[in-house]
Amino acid sequence: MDFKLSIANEIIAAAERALGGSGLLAADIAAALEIPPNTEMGDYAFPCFKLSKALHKSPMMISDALAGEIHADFLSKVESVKGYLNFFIDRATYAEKVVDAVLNQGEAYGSDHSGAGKTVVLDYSSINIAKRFHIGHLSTTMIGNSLYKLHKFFDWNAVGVNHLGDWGTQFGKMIAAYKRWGDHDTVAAGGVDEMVKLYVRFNTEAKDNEALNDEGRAWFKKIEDGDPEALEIFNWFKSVTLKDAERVYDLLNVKFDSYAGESFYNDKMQPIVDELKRKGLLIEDQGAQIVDLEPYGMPPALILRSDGATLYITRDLAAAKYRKDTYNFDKSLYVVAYQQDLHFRQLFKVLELMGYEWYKDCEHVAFGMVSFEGQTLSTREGRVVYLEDLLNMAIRKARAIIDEKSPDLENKDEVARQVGVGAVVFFALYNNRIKDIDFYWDRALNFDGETGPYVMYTHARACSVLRKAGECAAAPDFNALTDPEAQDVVRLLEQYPSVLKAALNKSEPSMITRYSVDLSQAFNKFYYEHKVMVDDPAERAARVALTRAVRQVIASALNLIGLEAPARM
RNA sequence: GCGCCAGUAGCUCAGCAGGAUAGAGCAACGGCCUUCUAAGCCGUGGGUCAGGGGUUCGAAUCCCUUCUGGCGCGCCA
Repeated sequence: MDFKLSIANEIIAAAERALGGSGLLAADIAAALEIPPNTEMGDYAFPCFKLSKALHKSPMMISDALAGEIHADFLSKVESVKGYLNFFIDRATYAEKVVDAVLNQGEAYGSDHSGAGKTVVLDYSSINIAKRFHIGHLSTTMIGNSLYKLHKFFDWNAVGVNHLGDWGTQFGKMIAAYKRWGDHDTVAAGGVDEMVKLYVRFNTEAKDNEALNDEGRAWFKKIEDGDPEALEIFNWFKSVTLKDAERVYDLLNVKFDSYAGESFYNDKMQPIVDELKRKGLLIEDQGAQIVDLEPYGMPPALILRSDGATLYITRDLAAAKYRKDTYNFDKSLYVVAYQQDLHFRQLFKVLELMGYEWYKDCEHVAFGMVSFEGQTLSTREGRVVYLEDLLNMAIRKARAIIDEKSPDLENKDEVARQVGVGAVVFFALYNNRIKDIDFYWDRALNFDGETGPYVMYTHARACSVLRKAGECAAAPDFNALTDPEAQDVVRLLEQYPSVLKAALNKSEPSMITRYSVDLSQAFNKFYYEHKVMVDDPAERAARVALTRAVRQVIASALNLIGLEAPARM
């Protein structure tokens, strides 16, 4: 039952009778309905100010007139207060309709098929070869992962792309360093750390040895030209890096459909350059080939360097076109830090100038910077936190708490992993994505208050109640859910679908994270105030049903932000 | 200099397609486990929503402006 629409219809009918019509459609009125600041003002409110002008009557008069005209079974009361029309839904009906909807729709509750037949491409995580995964990569990875799941939940066909940073002269330098000082077994055993060491040594020694840089450039040229030895080493570096990253992706439970990175577009850029030229967009400036964006208030887009080499935006143009040609997307999201805002505005503008109407379907999902204890991350100065270390630290902490509080738990290691990783991921998805994150160990590893472990704990608590309650034979008496605490829970359950829709439209997973906290708080209050397993079977059945609905929605919300929901912890 | 973004409690932040008395968590202090998981619940204190102007019946929310901070602005990605 859609309460908003039902109320809107009541308002329209009442307006016909009392005022000769409102001139508004039910959908408009439903959209104008609000949730009052507190429950003493009802469950829904209609501000009559909006009708005031059209009807040439004061808001108070309108709401008074309408209030007297509305009588519906599902409403227990309609009040006119200071120009607001306040609707009180019959509490037992409210609880029954909402809880039934949650339990009947099961896992699908909150979703719809609005994405059916549509495709979204998501570019996220996009790690660099020969670098270690650190906390700066957490936002893109988990925001992207969540949006991927969210789109799928709404029946979209989703394509997750890890746009690997696997191109550039640094890889020539790495090969040069490897040929000089490295050996296969050391790198194979040491992984990315060993590759980074080689790279650092190369840069140190190259400072007063220009010949070394030439050597690096030469090796990169070999990669470009498809030299077998160069390619073999390069691809091996790549697979070592991906194997390292795979451990982190496994912990986070993140997957991709494509790893087509920068090198993949190597042979796809010339056609783009030709096309730009053909369309008269490319002009020469200071020796470089650019697209002039001055009329749009932006600096020019550099397509080719003066030495003819391609650039970042050249590759992204090729990638955008490839993705359109390959997946025929309806939406293309780039989950990339806000520093690259200008780059994406330029990219989308050039696509528009090329005549691709689908530039409108491209969106930069920007997120804030990560700093570490007040300072920017710096590998060189040791101000860096590797994601794997952070996750393992969180898992160890979770394990210690389990040992203390639940010594009899069977799968301690599994739950420690779920809770520890969950705490970190939840922390990353807790605020609006545009907010900068200043990383402090104690905050990221906090398990109290508005945190992942708190929500997971609430879920486990609900599971525990349900285990003890067993099956309820009796039909639930929803009059048992008319108290304020249960009603708050019901109201939140009802809001879940609209929260998800907003999160989808705004590409904002934090809305789901916040919601999971709100629902947990409401349920914990309910849990404290009311015993679920009371003697009366019908009353008990109602509270069990509510608990079951809460458990299900928390699990659903956690899943959509990429967390698991252990049944015990 | 130009552009993008942000500024709400001591700290971290919700709320911002305008709506009724601006909400959480953390930190501090004080309560609640012989009842379903105390990783929990309850209570206390804490605010010029950066400043100013405007639009509106109504502004933390929209517009203008100033200030503060972050990021970006041709041959890196």
